[in-house]
Amino acid sequence: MNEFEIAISAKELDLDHCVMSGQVFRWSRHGEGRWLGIDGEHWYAVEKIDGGFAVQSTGTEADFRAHFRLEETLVDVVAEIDASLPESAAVAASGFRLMRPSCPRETLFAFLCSPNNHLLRITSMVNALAEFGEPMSRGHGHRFPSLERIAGIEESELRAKGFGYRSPRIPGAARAILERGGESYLAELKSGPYETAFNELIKIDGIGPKLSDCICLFAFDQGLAVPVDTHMWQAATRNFFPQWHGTALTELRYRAVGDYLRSRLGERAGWAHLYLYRENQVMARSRKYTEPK
DNA sequence: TACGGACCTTTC
DNA sequence: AAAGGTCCGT
Repeated sequence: MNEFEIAISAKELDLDHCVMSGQVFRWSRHGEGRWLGIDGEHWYAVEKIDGGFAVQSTGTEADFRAHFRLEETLVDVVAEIDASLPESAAVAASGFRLMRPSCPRETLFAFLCSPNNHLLRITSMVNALAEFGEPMSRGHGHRFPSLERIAGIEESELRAKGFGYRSPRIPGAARAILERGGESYLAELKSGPYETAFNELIKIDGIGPKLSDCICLFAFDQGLAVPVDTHMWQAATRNFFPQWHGTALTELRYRAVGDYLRSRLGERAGWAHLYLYRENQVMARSRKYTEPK
């Protein structure tokens, strides 16, 4: 086990904000200023201290820094996106991070729990799935189960655990990935081009464009991926595509939003997703305040 | 192609 | 009712 301290201000790293933002689902807060998180092979026990965080972990400081992408911040990126957007300064300084989970399999199956669902239930479902894996040291949760293990889970067992109509998709996706080469297939997608990974993932039953882009962005670290969810769509139509305000998000429009941000930002397009997602939260809050029904 | 509806269940 | 969608019908 390693112990290290990260010297960083709250404006640069807001842990609550990061770990409850729906990018990763295996972190939880234990009282004021204490968190426990699992990512891939490692767990992290984190405590807020003066001027930063104290961390105990099976991983290294480099692992922690990579997970929270501490090498760049929203402040670096926001000017490129559009410094004139509403709330851009507040969003940039909010300590929000583009997370970088280390295990593609874990991320893929976490997002398979996410469609038409809310954060609290997604988290509880991901944790329930993780319980099929091997326990980690010190009783800190479980390593995410292998593809073989997931493939062997009965649909009825997941139904009983409350996974609903997502139940068949989970062992189904594991079998589909195993047929294509398993972990090495995922590793190939990660090291290959964005378009290939996107097009491969949407072949899997239960993975559409949005999940495919989430997996490309977070699990494969593909900055070209722009997941367009309901919040992103609201922000995009408000800021960039006013003619589509209030219309349904069709496949063509999904493509247009991503292409627009990719053409402006290249590999930073994925950051724009995070920024706009956050911007819509901030705007939604102020709309509630200024326009009560 | 684009639109509507169903889908499991929980949480607000 | 709505939730960080996807799939399957027209």
